[in-house]
Amino acid sequence: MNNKSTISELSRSLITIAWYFGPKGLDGQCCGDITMPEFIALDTILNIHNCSVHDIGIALGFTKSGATRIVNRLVSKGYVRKEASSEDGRVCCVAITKKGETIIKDADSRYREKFEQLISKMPPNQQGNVVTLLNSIAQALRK
Amino acid sequence: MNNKSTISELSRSLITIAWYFGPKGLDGQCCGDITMPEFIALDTILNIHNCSVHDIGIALGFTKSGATRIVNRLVSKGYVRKEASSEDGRVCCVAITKKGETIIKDADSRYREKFEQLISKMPPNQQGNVVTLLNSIAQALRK
DNA sequence: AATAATAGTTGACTTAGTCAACTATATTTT
DNA sequence: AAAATATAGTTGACTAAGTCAACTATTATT
Repeated sequence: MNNKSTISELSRSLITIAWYFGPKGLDGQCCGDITMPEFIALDTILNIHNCSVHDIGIALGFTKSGATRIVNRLVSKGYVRKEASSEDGRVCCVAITKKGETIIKDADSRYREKFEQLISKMPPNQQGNVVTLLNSIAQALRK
Repeated sequence: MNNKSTISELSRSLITIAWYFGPKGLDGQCCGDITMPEFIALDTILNIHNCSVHDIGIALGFTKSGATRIVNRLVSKGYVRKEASSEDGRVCCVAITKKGETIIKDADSRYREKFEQLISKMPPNQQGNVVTLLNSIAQALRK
């Protein structure tokens, strides 16, 4: 560490965490053959009833064409299917398939495993709060 | 929240945080005109004495050609310059410019500002530990 | 001196997003 | 009820940013 650095430890920590658990993290093996945005899309589908393509775009901060494309990728991988909404003819509902549920369970356990490894490297007196705190950070971010 | 979900709250929190502070986060405005990997590259340069293109590749988990390209982008934006190493003729040292130092200071303060906003949305009794804990998570990740 | 290893670059390619123009349906206004 | 507007989604053309493989140049090993 040299002191020419102009970045605060806080920013550096945030970036380290974001990078590690983010798209390029987990040795590129975060989620089997799905990318991180695809993972988030699947999560969105699980959490929104009759999730539309539009909803996915919002969750990811993508344009609507970007949303269309990510959904189409998930369809071609067999993780979701599209169905016309019965309530609104414009809307395309996206539903997860069995295969999609499997892959997401898989990704989840990989995340948890990586997290265990992380925890084990932290000072024992700090290990207790980590999960609670991460959850409450995430909750604050969603507000 | 519906209970069809198969993703644990922990994984979801990690993803939320990674996505928010990651490449697409901070409203796409995380770092002025630099991307997140570019930010990490700059940070790497600040922290490694006589930083090579190779070092940057390692820090980012990119191939060497990817490293070349990210450095070239930073050069063309005026944030770094390349200089031949005096010790090893194969090595290309990457040094930050004044303009590079400015942009990184800028990005840093944007991160801190966003973090302040985050903190203010968290329950007061949890606010105290956050910074310490994030730092120690990042530290564990770097091990 | 020959061989192997390392650092970096480049061309061809792929992936994953954007924008703008488009279709189809639903909602609002007059 | 008709016209105008808004919303949902798709598509073609494009761009950004990475990979791989082949290459050059230098250094280290045998």
